[in-house]
Amino acid sequence: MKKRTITIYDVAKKADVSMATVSRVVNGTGKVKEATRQKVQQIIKDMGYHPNAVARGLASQKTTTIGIFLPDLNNAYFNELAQGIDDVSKLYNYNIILMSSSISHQNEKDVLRSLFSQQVDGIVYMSYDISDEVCDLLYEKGIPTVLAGVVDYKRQLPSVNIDYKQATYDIMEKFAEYHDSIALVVQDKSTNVNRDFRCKGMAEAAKNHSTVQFEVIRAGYGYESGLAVFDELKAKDIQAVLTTDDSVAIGILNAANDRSIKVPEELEVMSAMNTKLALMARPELSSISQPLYDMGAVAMRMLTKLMKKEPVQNQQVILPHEIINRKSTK
Amino acid sequence: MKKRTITIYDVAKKADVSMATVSRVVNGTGKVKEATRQKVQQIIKDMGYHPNAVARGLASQKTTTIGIFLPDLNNAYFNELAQGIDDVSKLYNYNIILMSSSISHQNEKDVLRSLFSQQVDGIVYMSYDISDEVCDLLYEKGIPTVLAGVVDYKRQLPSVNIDYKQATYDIMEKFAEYHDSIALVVQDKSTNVNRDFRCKGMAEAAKNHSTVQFEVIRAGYGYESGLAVFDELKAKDIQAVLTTDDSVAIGILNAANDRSIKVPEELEVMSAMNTKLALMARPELSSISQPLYDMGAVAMRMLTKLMKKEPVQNQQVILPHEIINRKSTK
DNA sequence: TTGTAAGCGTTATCAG
DNA sequence: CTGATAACGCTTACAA
Repeated sequence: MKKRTITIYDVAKKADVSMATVSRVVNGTGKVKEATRQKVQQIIKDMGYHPNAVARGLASQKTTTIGIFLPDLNNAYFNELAQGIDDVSKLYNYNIILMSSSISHQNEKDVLRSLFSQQVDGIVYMSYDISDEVCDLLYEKGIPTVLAGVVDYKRQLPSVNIDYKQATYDIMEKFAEYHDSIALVVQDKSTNVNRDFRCKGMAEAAKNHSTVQFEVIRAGYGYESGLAVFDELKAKDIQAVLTTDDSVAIGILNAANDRSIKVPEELEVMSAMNTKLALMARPELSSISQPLYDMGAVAMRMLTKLMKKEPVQNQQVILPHEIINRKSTK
Repeated sequence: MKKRTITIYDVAKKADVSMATVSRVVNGTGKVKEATRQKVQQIIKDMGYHPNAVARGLASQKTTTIGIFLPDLNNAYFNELAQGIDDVSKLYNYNIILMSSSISHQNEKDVLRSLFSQQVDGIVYMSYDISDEVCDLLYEKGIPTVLAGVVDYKRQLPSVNIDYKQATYDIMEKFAEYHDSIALVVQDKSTNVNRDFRCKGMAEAAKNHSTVQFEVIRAGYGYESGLAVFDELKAKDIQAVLTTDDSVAIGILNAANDRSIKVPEELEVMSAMNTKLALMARPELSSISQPLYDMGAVAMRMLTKLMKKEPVQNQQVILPHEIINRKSTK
């Protein structure tokens, strides 16, 4: 079978018009007489013509493709964000090129460059954190970019977040009312901007409660890390703990359960993501609710504006968060 | 800032060679004198030249991009598959275009066509099921395609799976030893090939145990559906249940727990996905272990061969499954 | 309203 | 080993 691809030229010839006209009806740009439009459309259907997005991208210098960058494909937090991005991108007919840095932690910059060479029209960048280098690269390149769930100190790049510092502060204040030994479990990576905000929130609360002991405990990512960090929690006699990651919290929950330590009576546990895992946990996990889906959706919507060079008033969007009290806190 | 893009032509001019030569050193194709190679490479670095993948795609008729099709971005099952695909695709330097059909359930075909027009070199198709129409479209188009976690009756498309029928049969046999009322919870969609295999597995087991009652119960997707289906289970006095989806199983687990029904003493629960959720559940969820990551990885590896037109001996790969007995079964 | 033709940035086929 | 030059399939001024 000689599946020679059907080009715009084939359609033009058959319809006895020029390529330009076919292009016009396909894209709905410019004036075309209704009769010709109909004829061309019919022929397009008959021949089963589908425009070649690659050629189009080259000619128009637009790919209607956005790159989405995330560290991990198999992670409830990023998945919910991605879902929001995906749904909105569909609305605007953008395609998505996925770039995960999972294997290549060291070379995020290379991953980004590969995104550039794919000529994406825009980028949504998600991560646990963002390095200044990456920020600079993104910024210099001049491709519209929105950060989702990360902020950069320099505040140069548009971003969508919640107020991590305030959220942490609120929880810590609440914990401090009833306990005198409180922990914040953070992920252990060299530079983590959100983590810094969280620590600041805690520090601020600490100022108000000189008799209370506040601990920052570093853990890895994921469920296993939660399991692992539990002993440290007990050794330090922690009575209430706030984690970033839901999986980590569930690890703590389960470790407690396995050792017959009552949650929330003996240990209060709260997380800061509120992915759908929180509901599946037993006891149900209390959580700072980050509106992840919305954050993704808002980020993508902002990106579309940026790509169309529409003015965007507020480029540092802070979405409201909530404290969801379920069964893992009193 | 006039960020005019640097082309191969710019490099050629500066290096005082032809575009062809630059192209050769960039792609490592053909012979180039070591001296010129070095010079060109230096200039490439100096100018910060990066090849334009779109132009390259048009010229070479290859995009080194594969499309991955999945119904839902925020789903542990597909995410683990996708992770396997992603990691292997990195190894082979393929980029990934993601197409989820989440919003547009009705028009999977349109989604696929949009993948075609992106000129992807290959496709990995994942889904709860696959319709004959989609199969045909994929087949006719002639783009190398591998199904992951789905099989099509016609057996025309390469695929990677486990033996769903056998797995179900094994569980059912085991359940039938101790119980006289057993359920298989399946997802309710009009055509679901894997479901059919599962039902067949059950039917086969049923033949061996005339005194045992086997029920097929239809539920929706996700955690909530598990919660919801619990009452039906109790109404029918089910003593052991096998679900497809982990989330559904966890819903059942939690519903049982919330009503003080002991698992596994009063109800045995097993799922058929073994995503990482299984470990987080309490009691830990017993499960048929589908090697999801491996399935994704194998599918992607097979796809690379198909794309290179290398012969692939077995195009219907069945990976081994295991029964993982945790705390939700006796 | 429609057609012509010049790109878009590469690759690839020939000659040299 | 290297250089012209014709594709690749489409968009987009510019003409008509």
